Amino acid sequence: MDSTSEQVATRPAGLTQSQNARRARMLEVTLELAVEGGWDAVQMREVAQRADVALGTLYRYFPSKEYLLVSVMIHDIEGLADRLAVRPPEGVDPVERVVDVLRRANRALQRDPQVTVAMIRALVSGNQDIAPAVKRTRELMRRIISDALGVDGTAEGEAGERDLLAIDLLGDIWLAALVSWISGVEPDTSLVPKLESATRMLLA
Amino acid sequence: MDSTSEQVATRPAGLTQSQNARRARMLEVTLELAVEGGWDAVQMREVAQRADVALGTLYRYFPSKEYLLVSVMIHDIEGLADRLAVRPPEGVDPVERVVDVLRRANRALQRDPQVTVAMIRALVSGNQDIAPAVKRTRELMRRIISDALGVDGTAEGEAGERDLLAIDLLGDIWLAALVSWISGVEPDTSLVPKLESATRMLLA
DNA sequence: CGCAGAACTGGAACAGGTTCTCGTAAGCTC
DNA sequence: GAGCTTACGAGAACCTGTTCCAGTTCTGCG
Repeated sequence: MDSTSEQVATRPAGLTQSQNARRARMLEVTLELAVEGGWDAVQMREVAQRADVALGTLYRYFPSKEYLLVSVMIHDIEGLADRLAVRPPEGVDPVERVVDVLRRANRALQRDPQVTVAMIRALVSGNQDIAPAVKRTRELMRRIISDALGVDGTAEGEAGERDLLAIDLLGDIWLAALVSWISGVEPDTSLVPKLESATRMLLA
Repeated sequence: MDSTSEQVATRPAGLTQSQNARRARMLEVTLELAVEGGWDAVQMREVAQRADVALGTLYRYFPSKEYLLVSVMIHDIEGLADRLAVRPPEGVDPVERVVDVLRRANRALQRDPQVTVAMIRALVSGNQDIAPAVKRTRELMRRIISDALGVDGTAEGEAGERDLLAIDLLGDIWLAALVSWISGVEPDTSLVPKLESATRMLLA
């Protein structure tokens, strides 16, 4: 076996594989801890210990607790987006499809409230160094909505412009509703209904 | 009695009065520190020291750093609401008035970016024990908008219902835009334009 | 007065995120 | 293989929000 060619073929990363494994382990453990006890239970020392890495290594991969949690969130939402792509939202009416997809997304988010709270908290922490990750998250939220609406490449002109704004605003409302929820200002039950009426109003 | 005026400026005034003074001092110093260096500069020990109170006392009045900053925010927004009430927004068109008021509110918020960032950060921190304060803030934001719209006691029926939802959503969008801003996802310049188009879309 | 209890002070102590140091192992280049 | 560079491990150290404690002052009341 010419192992050299394999390594070169893949990448100059003889350890990239073990690094990927390390990274995956850290994310996995983070989720695990978040499931067990939410934001407070995700403690950097504990994450490092359970993932079998040194604290310094954890910080090399994820420069802050917020970054770590947002990374988990991105991984999560990507999975969600994939599932939604596989089984596209039901309904002939675009508005109904959006409502449906938001309902499903929120059901997924609320399956494990503590985890979602921790992730949202990290997302809106205002931590500057996670700006790219935050941007990515917002994009994913937008894409989930726009896919459901069905605003693909079809030239739309003026109407497309308006739809884009509506999608953007829906993403904002979604985020604000999540923030209200994690702040204890509104119960989780008010989230979906609000998003539904918002969708109808914006896309009418 | 002359009492040769002690160097201690604090006078043995009445109870509630001295407590009010203490509280005001703490809030004042908090704002001062936030102006100087934003979130990071607002350090509990420093606040206590500058306000001439013990750390424990600071915590008796404000059970957390977030609570402290949100308290400053409420004080701030109340002032803003008062100023807006004195000089009502211009324009005959309700939509124009809302746009105008949002513009002015944001100008006030962005006069001292560091302070606003610190306050918003506290607002969306997800800290459970500030839920009432957060609720208050959201209410104030809503009221600012609805006052500008002019949806007072006049019976409106169906239309009123719709307006209330629109106001609520505008508040959400406002908050989400602020969050995007403090996260470094969007520049401060995109805030007002977005709110303007959102207003027009929701109140059209 | 005189006292019980609440409020305040000064400061130590605790907790968890973040940084730093140092020694070691693993690659990469020559 | 020898040396240089980078990654990693182990753990101490640091910083700041938060709690706790012993002692003191203030306030209202009998």
